[in-house]
Amino acid sequence: MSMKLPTRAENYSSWYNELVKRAELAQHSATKGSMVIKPYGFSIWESMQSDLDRRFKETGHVNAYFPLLIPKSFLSKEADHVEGFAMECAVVTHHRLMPDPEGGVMVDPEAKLEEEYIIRPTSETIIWNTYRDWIQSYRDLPLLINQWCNVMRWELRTRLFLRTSEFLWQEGHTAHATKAEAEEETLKILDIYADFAENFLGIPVIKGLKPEHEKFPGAVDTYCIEALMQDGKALQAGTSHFLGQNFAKAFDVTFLGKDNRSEFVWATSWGVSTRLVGALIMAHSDDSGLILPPSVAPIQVVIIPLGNKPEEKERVMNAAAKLRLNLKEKGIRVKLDDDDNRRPGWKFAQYELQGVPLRVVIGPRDLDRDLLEITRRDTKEKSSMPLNGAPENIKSLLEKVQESIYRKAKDFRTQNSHSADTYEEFKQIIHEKGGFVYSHWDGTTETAEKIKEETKATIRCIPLDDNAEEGRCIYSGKPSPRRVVFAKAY
RNA sequence: CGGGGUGUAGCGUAGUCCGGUUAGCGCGCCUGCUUUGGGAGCAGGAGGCCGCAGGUUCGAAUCCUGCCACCCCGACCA
Repeated sequence: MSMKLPTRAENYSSWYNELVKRAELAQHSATKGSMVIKPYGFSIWESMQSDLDRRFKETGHVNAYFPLLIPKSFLSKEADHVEGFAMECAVVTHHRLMPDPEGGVMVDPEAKLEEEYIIRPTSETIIWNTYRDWIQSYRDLPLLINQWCNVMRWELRTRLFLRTSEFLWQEGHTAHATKAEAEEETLKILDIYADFAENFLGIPVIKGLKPEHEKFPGAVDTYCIEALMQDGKALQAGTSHFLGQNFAKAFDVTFLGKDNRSEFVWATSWGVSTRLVGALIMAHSDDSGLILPPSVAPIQVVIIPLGNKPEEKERVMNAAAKLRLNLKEKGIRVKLDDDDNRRPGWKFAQYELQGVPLRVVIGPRDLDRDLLEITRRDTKEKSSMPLNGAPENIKSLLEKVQESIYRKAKDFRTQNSHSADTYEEFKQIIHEKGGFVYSHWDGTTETAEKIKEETKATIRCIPLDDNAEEGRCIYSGKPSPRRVVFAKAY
């Protein structure tokens, strides 16, 4: 077996693909453009799910579930929404198969549906069609609902985790009595996403507003968090939309206010997907595999016992089992790998590939001196630690690792963020260095599209918490109120 | 949908130009022994409609025709 991954520098994209495969995260599936998420990859997603779910619930949201299939007519009710999604919808046209005279099965032509269903690319339409019945009075508001589910978008070109035709996500859909309240919700969720990305995933993000031409179809405002990958390309890691009254009007969702007047409901929707697993891989990993921040790592500490002679083995196993128990009591996710079929070297390499933050080795040699050997995945730094007090020390080392993975990603982003004041300079940075480029833009879609055509760079967002500084558009020379963030993107 | 490429064992591939022994190799898998502090060594073994269909030929992985699938680069996108 060729043990080495291709390096990031050689070929970023095959490095990424190999990593997904070797770390046992996912593989291509028999269904075009979809993927099989393997148990290890799924456990990373579950870890994200549970932290996000907690955050949603702490802010008053509840979970519900809406159908996979959406009557075709629902999609045509919001004009922008149709235009945005029509091209990538899978359509259900029949409800039955029959034996094929030539062998196998065929679609039964008799079973053609009167109205086709589409497989949800997102659930705004079916949810707002339902909300019409749920909302009568201001007392029914706000309605704060989230759904964990799969969606399907028939993409032309797919990549594992980053863009598969079927993907898992959460989509929140809220209804409010006032515009201000809905806008506040939109930003509240954006903050949750940003905090989650930075503190849980260790990925620094820029919070911002999408320009007009990059908005979600049907939204009034689309906010996003943008992350930078190690190859200098940007990745949209989450979105939160203020939908105004667009969907309420399309689905006729009104409520009676205290003043006994009927008004359309104000809405938001927001989501993050399994794409975050891809972001996690591309933000932190190195040439020997995944690097997972302890908070998200399904296994935070792996213990590998050494020693093959029977009398040594028992001694080592006792110490290892005791440590495992002590770590578990401290709430640490720990795995003791005592599999005799795999040799230690193989295990070391495999857990490195899978990004387990800390590896503890217990062998007769160290045990004689009441020591264990501990190795950090992020720095590969190896050290000896007294067995006595190890659980406390390991716990604080995990915190250190979490912090240092984030800091490293943040330093990388700082080093790969530039300002450009002329178009020449802009093109040069985009072409030669990549990364985020802060430049002035005249606010028009035409200019953004010209720049995209000529350089492949798009406006990732208009940052929220940046200092506004006036200037002139690098392309048109027209006045600009602030710099925006450009980058090549996934 | 445009441009390029590839289909040979679970995975990765040689062979295809120029048709000719029983289709070769690495990894993985199975059995046994020795090993075990950084992806073990030796010995033995299992596993192939050479993408599919047709054609040319004494003979096809190899040549011809048609089809299918997948990958990469664009356009579209969480």
